[in-house]
Amino acid sequence: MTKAKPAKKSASKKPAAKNAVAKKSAGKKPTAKNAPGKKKAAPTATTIARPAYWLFKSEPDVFSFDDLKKKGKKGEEWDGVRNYLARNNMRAMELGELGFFYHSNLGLEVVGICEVCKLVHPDSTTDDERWECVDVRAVCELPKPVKLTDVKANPKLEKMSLVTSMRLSVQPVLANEWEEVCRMGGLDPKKLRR
DNA sequence: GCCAACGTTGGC
DNA sequence: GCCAACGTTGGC
Repeated sequence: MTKAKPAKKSASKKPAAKNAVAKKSAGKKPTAKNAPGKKKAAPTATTIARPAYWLFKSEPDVFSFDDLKKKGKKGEEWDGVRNYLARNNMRAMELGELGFFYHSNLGLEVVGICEVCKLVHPDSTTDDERWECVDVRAVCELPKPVKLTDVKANPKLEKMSLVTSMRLSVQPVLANEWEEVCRMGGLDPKKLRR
């Protein structure tokens, strides 16, 4: 199942030889708060507040939240991502972290909550070593889907990646944004944490 | 179907 | 290493 369209094309296009690029982008993650005197520097994910929240985009006619629900506990590989930022976000994910499931193109709304159920691993849809992905499984639907227009209309969400980086297919979500979107969707975020 | 935003590529 | 050309995403 390929969640992201760009997938196949870019994959076949590139000779596998350039994981140098991947390594580089991976290594440059620790930009922000890695002040000199700081104690432990985690190998990859660095200084993200935990738990972190995420947002996964999918075109519902390709792979919808219902499709994910049908995969059950085992979930599904979030393959097909061919963008370094999106991949780096997946590298930063930890087991059990939650994410929104957003329907792009057709729904234009956040429809559900999913959970990281397998840490980052090679994307099975390509042998290009640069591309990795996590597995996710459905947690629950939002009682009331949250439309993109509602997100954009909410001043509390003006910094949300969904608004500012529309084209990023796997995005980080801040805790306050997470709570706000849950609230808008009719979900009590406190009831989600297991 | 259009087009703005933006990531990637490739020439220099 | 810069930057213009190109290709793709994704809302409208």
